[in-house]
Amino acid sequence: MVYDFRKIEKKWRLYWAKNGTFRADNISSKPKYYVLDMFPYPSGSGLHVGHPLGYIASDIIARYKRHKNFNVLHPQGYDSFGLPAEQYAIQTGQHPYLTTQDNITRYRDQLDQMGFSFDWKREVRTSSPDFYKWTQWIFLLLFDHYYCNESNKALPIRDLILFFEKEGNININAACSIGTKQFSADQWHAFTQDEKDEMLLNYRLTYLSESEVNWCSDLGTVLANDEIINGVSERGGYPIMKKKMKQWSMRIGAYAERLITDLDKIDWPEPLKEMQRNWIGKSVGAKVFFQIEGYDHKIEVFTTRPDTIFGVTFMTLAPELELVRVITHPDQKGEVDEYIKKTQSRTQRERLADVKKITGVFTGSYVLHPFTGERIPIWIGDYVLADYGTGAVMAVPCGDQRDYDFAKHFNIRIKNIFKGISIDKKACTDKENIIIDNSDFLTNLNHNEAMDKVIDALEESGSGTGTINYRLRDAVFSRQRYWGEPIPIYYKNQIPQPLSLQDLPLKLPEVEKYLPTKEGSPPLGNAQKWAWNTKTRKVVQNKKIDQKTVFPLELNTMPGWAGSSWYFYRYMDAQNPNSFVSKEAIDYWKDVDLYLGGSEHATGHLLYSRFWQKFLFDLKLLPVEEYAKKLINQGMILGTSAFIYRTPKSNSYVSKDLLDSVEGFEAIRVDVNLVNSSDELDIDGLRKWQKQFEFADFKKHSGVFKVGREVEKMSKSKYNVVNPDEICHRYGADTLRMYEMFLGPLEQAKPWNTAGISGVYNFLRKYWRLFYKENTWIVNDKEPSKKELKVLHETIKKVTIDIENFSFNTCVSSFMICVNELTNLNCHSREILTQLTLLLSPFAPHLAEEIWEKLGNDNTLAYAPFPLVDESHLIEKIKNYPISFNGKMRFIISLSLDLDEESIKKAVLGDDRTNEYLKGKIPKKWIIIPNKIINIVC
RNA sequence: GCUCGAGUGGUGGAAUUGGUAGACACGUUGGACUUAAAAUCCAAUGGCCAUUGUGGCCGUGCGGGUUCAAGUCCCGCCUCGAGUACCA
Repeated sequence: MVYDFRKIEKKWRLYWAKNGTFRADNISSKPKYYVLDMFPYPSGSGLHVGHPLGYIASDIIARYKRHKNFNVLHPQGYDSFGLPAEQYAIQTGQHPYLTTQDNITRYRDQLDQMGFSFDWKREVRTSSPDFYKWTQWIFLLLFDHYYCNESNKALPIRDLILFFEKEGNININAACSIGTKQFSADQWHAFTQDEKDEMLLNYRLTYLSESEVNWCSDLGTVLANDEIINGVSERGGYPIMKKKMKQWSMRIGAYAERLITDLDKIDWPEPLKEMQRNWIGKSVGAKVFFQIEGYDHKIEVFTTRPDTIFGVTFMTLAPELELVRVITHPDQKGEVDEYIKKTQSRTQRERLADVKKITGVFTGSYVLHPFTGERIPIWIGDYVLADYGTGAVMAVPCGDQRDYDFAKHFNIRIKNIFKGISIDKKACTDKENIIIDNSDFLTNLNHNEAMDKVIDALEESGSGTGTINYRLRDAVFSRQRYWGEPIPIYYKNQIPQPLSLQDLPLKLPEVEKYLPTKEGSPPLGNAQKWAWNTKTRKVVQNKKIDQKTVFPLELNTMPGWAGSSWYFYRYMDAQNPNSFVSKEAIDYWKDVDLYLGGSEHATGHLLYSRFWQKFLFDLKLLPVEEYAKKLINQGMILGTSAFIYRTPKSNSYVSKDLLDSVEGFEAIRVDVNLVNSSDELDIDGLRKWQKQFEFADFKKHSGVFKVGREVEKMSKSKYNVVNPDEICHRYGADTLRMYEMFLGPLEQAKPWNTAGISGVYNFLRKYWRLFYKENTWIVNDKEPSKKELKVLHETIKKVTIDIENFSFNTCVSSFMICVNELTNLNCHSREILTQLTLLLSPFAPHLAEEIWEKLGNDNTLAYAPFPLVDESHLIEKIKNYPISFNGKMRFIISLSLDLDEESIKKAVLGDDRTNEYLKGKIPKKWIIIPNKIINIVC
């Protein structure tokens, strides 16, 4: 009998589906284990071989944990709102719902094919109203809360109102928007309702504000900072401009400190945590106020170096700042206006590109130094960013290189405040080895002393305070798109008003066109029915707005990260119509034990979801402050693109080995599926593939035409996509699963290379031959020999440790060694093979189930106990050794199963590694530490 | 520029965390079986030298150091990759 993987895999796929083998229960006496994958966006091109890498790894863990008697939650779903489906809709008119539906069907087929043990009863889709109802609900909760810096958590807005009624906002310590005006209790009472609502927006955790946003005109929408790479959009690479727009934002900045400190509580990859820390960008320093000469106004700056305050020789403001227009001296107005105009018209990319070019202009006004009273000129310059700190800096050219360059360029005075340090060539940015000079009461102090003293002095004189600043900016939450969650808000007198839970879900309206309206409103502006009747609490026709009861609804939708910020809780109770997740479900499952996904989400999804988690935790809706205890980043699988080389101005191509003979050749990408594993091109296939090659001329070398190779990201446009369906068809899912694990360490990025797959395939067939010779079942009931047991138990030990450490590539090697050795020993013992099958089942589940059944078991092997190595006799042996430690020599002996005291001594004496130094110095007393391997220290 | 991470055969990668470097697999070469091919099995496979025989020397990006012992630890370089970028 041959290993017929097609038959076997089909059989078990059906069996698992029919019997609901992997359904998880919310009530169980077993300990729980929650293994989560980052859910995919179902794109039109289907899965490629890179996608399943993480799913295979998590599936191995899920199956392993089931063997270890855990109640395992291992769900899957779809992040199904998104740009591509919408752009397809714009081009073809097909509703994004249908596109998404088709893609999901395709994804599901592909996922099923690979034998994942998902509990599909718990599937979620972010674009389903049953799901986004709760996304909208969380939005409303955010709208209804503010962040109290005193108790360090989110509190209801009604508490804030009570506070305002008593004392106004002067003494409140809460997160609020920059520039929020102060008012007293009396003033609060005098406000109209609209004015109150408007004021409250400055405090709500999600708020509407006019702010500078990243506008991408090619995509027709705004983008968040993490959606921009190198000044262009992550999707499509289009230019980004700064633009003022009224937008919803999330006050994630309120949680900055907790997002940093709680990183210490979770077992996530250190590089990823570091990325989050950098992104949040905490810096400690001081706020300083500078009085503007001739105005009743102060400029507030943030600085990390208040100790250098006596070195200030000018101020620089960001050109975007409102204040600039106010304080500009009439004489300078023309120049300033022109400069502002120039900076506004530049895209972010252009601005980044000429970072080195120093530009700026003098405003003609001055501030007064808080300690010396000196007149300090105010400049504007675009090296100062409007949205970091206060958009203004106190320039200390002797202590900051950019200030130094600016001063040199415009010939501004540079004052040296560092003792014995020359600043002729460049600024001194060192903090450790300096003594302050020329600085009044700070003279002769070092950095730390000066910091403390100057902050005290600033606070005493009322011209500043010690403070902490974060780079993290509030996240823009509006998107001018159709295919996203509608924001559950309507407008009364242009003031946003929330819907309530009973009104949800606010379903997406039908539109005729998916483009913005003629007036430039987002696509939802095309909807006929899209206004809110506050009496009936229903969506009604836009057209007949009765000013008293019918109000326009919000036209923006939520960004892609909204649904993905909490989806992992919905899996716990996916079909609950009454709550986002029931109390029972959440009390049982609590949090994610293992989360697997790519590190590209470090500053997006993985930060936003932590923010929402903390918010919902503050509201006591969730039991833990961090949702994922452990996270692993699987590395990307890269494609190996193939190139052919065209001789200039011709339709003639040369084989790669002839490349030296061609000058100025042009490399052209061809489909990797037309190239075999020895890099030889299928020329006939190529002629059929694209018209341009139909009559082309191909110069071979020694009878073959070879292509060039290059490793790149796998993508459709690079023609380097390898589809898992074909691999499954040729070798089977079990081979694919094992091969992807065998390819290298999980976390590492690695190029896909089909060449090695036969090794894994041969292994599975070799394994099969332990059970069958020709057509005969050859398993016997003989007592296993010591040697056979040793091989098995060594493998059990190795594989168990490796699975626990997510080192799956070495697991596969261990299996190969084991099977080779059992083959050499001619072992067909039922006992040995039963255990080996269990060991193998997380990796090659279909094959393992088939063998399990053939071995005479009635039930699925999915829940059978994982084999253990019995080490108790070793521990006994070890106990008999006298224990002591003296000296630093150390020997390591791999303890085989039947090693006795004599053998250990012999091993130490006979070890070649014990060189002359040790001969004759055998320790009198030994300490033996039972570990993976036994260390003998003497 | 800053912050991480990585450099091991022809290739992907092992190495019990300081203890025989190159496991396992691919590829290559030779052999067996076959009319032949495929499949399968066996053997060799880091480099250099020596082979009548045991063998010897070098070798984990480069240069130093610690140690009886270094791919692994320390110092200084080089190269590549990732993230971030006028953050005051």
